[in-house]
Amino acid sequence: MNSIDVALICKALSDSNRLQIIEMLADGEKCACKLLEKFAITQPTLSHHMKVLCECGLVESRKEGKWCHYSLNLETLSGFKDFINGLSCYKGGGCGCK
Amino acid sequence: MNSIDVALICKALSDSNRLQIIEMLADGEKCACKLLEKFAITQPTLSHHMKVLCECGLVESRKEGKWCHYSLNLETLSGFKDFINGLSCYKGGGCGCK
DNA sequence: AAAACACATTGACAAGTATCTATATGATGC
DNA sequence: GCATCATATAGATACTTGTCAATGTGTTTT
Repeated sequence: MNSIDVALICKALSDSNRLQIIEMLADGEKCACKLLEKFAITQPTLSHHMKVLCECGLVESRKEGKWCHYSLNLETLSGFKDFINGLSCYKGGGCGCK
Repeated sequence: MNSIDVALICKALSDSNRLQIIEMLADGEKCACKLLEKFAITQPTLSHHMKVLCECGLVESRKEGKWCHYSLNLETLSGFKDFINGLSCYKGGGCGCK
């Protein structure tokens, strides 16, 4: 996973509603109506947020009749975790400026 | 670290320039002039980005004469990693919708 | 003291975004 | 077929943001 993908995922997670949605999905697949219950937003706004989350690859949707079930894309999430964890904490170095 | 802090950090990382700055700082402390060399942005724009990164707690600045040295705040980074890694990948559950 | 340097702040602007209301789409049930 | 339900799309609006040119601030050097 490259920087551009990671930046896109971070942008998706930069909204507090979307971050909470991800936390709920981490607990298992949820349908849109269940998600909507938990937030003080309208249905079109939730639909917009889900689109953002799907487009960055973090969430997958599964249609079943009228209902739409959302779940985390484990592969993308894993790649994202690897990138973040790969940010080492090297304390030495310095820039060479006087 | 709570959701609001995490969303703020994600917002800071949602810009591709800022994400690359973080990657550079992961390699060790850098001064502003060294960072500026690597990007096709003006000095005020870099200064703006550094302010965003500092305000979310991910980066610390250290003034030394004319120069300003930036480095990762290991504590914040660690807390952020913990949150992201804590997003479990539970596959069961479901929402109870038909 | 004056000039040069490193960085921050201000103000402006174009582009993006979160949200809403209204409407469309597509599936289910009568 | 028609009404109903779940979700998506369209259009509008207020707000945020990334960027730059211009300027300010504090430090070093001459």
